[in-house]
Amino acid sequence: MSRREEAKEFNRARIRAAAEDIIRRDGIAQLSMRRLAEQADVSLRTPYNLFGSKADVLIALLDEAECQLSPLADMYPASSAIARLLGTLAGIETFFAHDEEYFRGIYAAIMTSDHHGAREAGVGRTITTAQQMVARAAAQGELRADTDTAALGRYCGIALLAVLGMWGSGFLSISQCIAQTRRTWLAALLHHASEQTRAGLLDAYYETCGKGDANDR
Amino acid sequence: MSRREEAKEFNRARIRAAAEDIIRRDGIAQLSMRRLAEQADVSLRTPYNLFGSKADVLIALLDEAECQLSPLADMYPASSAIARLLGTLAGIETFFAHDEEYFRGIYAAIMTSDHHGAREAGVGRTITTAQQMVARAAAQGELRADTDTAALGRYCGIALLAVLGMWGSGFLSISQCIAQTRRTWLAALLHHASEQTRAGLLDAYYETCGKGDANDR
DNA sequence: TAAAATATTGACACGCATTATAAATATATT
DNA sequence: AATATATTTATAATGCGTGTCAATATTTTA
Repeated sequence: MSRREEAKEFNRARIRAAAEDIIRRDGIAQLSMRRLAEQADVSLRTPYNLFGSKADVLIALLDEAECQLSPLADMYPASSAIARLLGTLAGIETFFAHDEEYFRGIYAAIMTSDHHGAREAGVGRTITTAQQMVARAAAQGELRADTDTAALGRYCGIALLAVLGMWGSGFLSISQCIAQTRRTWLAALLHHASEQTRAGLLDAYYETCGKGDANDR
Repeated sequence: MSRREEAKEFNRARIRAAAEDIIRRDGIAQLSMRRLAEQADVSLRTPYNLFGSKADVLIALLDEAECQLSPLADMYPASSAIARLLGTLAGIETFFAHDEEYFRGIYAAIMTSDHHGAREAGVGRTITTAQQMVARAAAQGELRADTDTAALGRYCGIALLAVLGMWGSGFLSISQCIAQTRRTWLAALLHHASEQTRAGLLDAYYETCGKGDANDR
């Protein structure tokens, strides 16, 4: 990395740190570009040079955190592809829950910005991941062979993203949000489960929404 | 209505009309309070006096339209409570689809505003409606008697609202959005269906996501 | 009809994200 | 060491939603 790039990365880090500090100290509403520049000790223009926009700064903050999120998916024993799917969901909850207000603020700010590009990238990534996981489940015989894994994965990804939006708006806590998604995923997966996985999924479904709430045993 | 109230209502109508005109002509991004005031031929302050905020103007636009939405739910034959649930969904699609970009802009703008009160009211109303419809289905024996209708209705309402958010963000068309919701509703309802409704629901489910995509017959 | 209550207006200000411009400064290349 | 290039800086400007407040117009009340 050239000295020029080093200096840029140093400034980027300072700006990220200042942004995080402001959000943690006074809340996302207090994060303005002027204050950010002042606290990071750079000019107003610099964050625009180095990130692009306010939303891009926040996206960088989220990306930084997601480096810590990825290993979390592996935290749960991937005894099966479907267990891995559900484990990822649990990992998301664990990760966001330990710092819920901080992440909610960032997520909401990104979502309410008119910065379409970055959002679409995140949506695409989530859907692709979901599709891959569903495809693996089918490949391992946990779902019936004729399952349209692309459609089912897309359905699951969208369900997660949609409900995360309600988390960002403050209507659901992250745990409510994950419970809702889990229920949606399980209900859908159950319709495609192969014989040997069906019973286990039913148990998981009961666990999510209560025995009295599901009775198709 | 006193003459004073008449004048206010007249101005309100002019402002609504101007807002609609700007949105239709140049898109929601061009709707600023300054331009709105100019086009409605009132002062910049007047929309604030008469509505409260920009978001309130948009909410008024949506409310105005929703008067036409309500009868749509009755458009579909309510042969059963569940048919009525699904019919309402179809009604929402029909209504928004005939003017998709116009409504999408308004919806997105309201959702991305920090006007929490009105949004919460809308969310509450949707969830309550869903709960009532699910309760009616249970009362008529279409769902098993031990179904937790409050939880299931809430689940369905949130699923709809969450996906509508993705419509507002531009990630889904209204028809994709309704298809996703329909699938979620059907998958959940199927787990609570009584014997005599189960077969019909399965058919509806197939219709939504394709035969190859659901195979638990 | 005079007085009081109320609504609208106008000109202003604030803080916001973002962009433009040009000067100053650091780095890279020759 | 001199030149060329990239980046940051300072400053100002644009347009945005919203707020203040006094002045003015209109309606209601006495």
